[in-house]
Amino acid sequence: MVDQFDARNVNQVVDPGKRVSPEPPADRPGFELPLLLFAGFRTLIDRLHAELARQGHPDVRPAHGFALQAIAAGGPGGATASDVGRRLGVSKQAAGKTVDRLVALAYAERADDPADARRKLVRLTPRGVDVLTRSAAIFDALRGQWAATLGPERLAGIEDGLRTVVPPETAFRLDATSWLGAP
Amino acid sequence: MVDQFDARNVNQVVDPGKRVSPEPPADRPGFELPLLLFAGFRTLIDRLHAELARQGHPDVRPAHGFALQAIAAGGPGGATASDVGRRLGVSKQAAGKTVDRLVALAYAERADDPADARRKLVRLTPRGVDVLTRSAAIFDALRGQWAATLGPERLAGIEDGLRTVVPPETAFRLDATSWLGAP
DNA sequence: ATAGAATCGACAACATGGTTGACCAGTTCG
DNA sequence: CGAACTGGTCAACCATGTTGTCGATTCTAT
Repeated sequence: MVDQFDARNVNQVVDPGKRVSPEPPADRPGFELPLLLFAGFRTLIDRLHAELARQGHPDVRPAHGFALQAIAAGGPGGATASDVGRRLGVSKQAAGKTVDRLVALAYAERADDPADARRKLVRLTPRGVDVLTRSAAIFDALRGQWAATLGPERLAGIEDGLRTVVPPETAFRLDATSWLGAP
Repeated sequence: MVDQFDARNVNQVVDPGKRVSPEPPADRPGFELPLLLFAGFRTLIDRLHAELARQGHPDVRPAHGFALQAIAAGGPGGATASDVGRRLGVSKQAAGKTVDRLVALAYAERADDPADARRKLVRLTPRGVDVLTRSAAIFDALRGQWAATLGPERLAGIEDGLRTVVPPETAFRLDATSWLGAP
């Protein structure tokens, strides 16, 4: 994540003499941008989960959603805990604990892999599929609300802008929890 | 956070018959929007902390940054742990622990309040001020990079768009960590 | 003035979700 | 076949949150 940062630009802006931005930072302080992005993200996620709770899924948490996606990404055969861990960018042990939790909540189930006795395949239960299906519908509805407020073009402009400025691998990495944590 | 969600829109979009969005959701799946917002946020935060580490602050974490802001928001006299907790939207106990951490890292210090023997004022150390100053400069530089890539107008459009779609109180709430956690 | 209510900080117990390290059981490969 | 890798699990630990309790202090209202 460090690789794309150009330290020269930092010095250029810290030193008011030579500035990279065509617009003075004082005009729009840079610290607002991450706050707005996070507020937007959190607004969507909070509303998603409020609505999921209303639709019969009061116990699913944002972290679970990411994990469910990672399990579903393993295909119909299921995924192993190690797979999930790799997909989420966490250790296999942490992934195992999260899967335990999802199994306890009846969103996933474990089965032995007939082809490899080491592996335990994790699959979504119908309830797990249901929460993902509902999530997709709710996200579509929320996006529809934003489109109604902003206009479809402005919203598409936000999405396109973010797509161009975010490293593509980063865009769909599912590790939402770990980045705040330890070194 | 639930209050602003209009459940009718959800049903309208779930039911393909009556749709609120002028654009079919299938065109732009709604689930990408939160992912893009989060990816943008994380990109900025990751680069900020990579650069802070390079500039002599390798131990500060995103959560600490929010707490430092909350302390600084208390004004020059300092803030109490309970203040910080309220500002961050967490319990006073949790805020106290975070303050402990910042004190251990030499970013903050505690002092008795001469006017109220119950209170312990938390103030930033010069090191704490330094990390906030550098953070502001780095955020300005990062915003400058985005402005250079997108063009200033498109970036301003993203910011303005998010501002209109995000509930204003939500925009600058500093509680970044708790929303993922427990019920 | 004083009794009762509210607030602050601290301690304890616990949940969650992350980390390492170690280890065993299987599988794969030279 | 044996070495090396891989998957899952156990154990210890850390960071952050949560409740609940409590003593000390301050505020408030009679």
